[in-house]
Amino acid sequence: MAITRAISDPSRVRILLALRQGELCVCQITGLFGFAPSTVSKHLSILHQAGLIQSRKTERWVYYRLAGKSAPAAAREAIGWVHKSLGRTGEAARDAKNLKKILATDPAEICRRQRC
Amino acid sequence: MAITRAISDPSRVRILLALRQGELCVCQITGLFGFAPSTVSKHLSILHQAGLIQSRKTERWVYYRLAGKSAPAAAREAIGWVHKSLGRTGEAARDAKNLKKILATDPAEICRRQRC
DNA sequence: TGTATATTTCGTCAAACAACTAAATGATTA
DNA sequence: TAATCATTTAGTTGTTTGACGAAATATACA
Repeated sequence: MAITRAISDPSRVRILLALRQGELCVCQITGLFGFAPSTVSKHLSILHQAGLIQSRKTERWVYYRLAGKSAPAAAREAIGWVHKSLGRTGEAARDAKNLKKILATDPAEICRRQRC
Repeated sequence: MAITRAISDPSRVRILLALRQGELCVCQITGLFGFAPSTVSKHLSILHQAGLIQSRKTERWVYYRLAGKSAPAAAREAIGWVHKSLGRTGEAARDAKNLKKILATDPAEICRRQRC
């Protein structure tokens, strides 16, 4: 049930879709959505608790990525369903486009820009 | 997103699991859960709007069943995930056990008993 | 036709939730 | 050591949600 609750929020689904491109740090997701860092952090915490994403801390940044082979089948299959069934919307395409711009920028500059 | 919202509530998941046994009328589900009929009706409405269940009206009763072949793939796959990933809990087993008793009783008597 | 009966709709209330700001934490750099 | 930076935690606020009871709808029966 932690999984169903986690994917019931549109912003968290957007995060799961964005992470298809690879791992992202908190400030990159913040830059993508325009939410406050604390809001993004909370969403990531819920996704993490549901076993849908994993994290890696390096230098100043925490990177989040989709749960891999080590994750329970229920989580992996939920991720697959989200990508397949919710990944073709206009919003997803728009996010992917904006994400490209963000990925072309150094994370440090993104953080400086949003003063996070 | 209607699907993710629909399966984010534990009671609605319980309904989807109960419907594995076959179609059920509103008063049978009401008897299984102990909720007010209006509460069950609302849950069924949300599941129906998400395309996860279908309904059939006959005589005085409305029977609900899991969405079949005609339903969109996203809905059918969500149902499959729910059954596979959430159908093995103790609560699901308890519900299935209680449901057997309810199925052994005439729907009319169930309704009379709960004055619905 | 009138009266049950089964379900749905409406209105209300308390609990849960997502967003924010501000403060705390933890790690790096001067 | 002090300062800065990225993230998290705490606390607040407005909105959504799930529960109920009462009224409305629709169907069957007397």
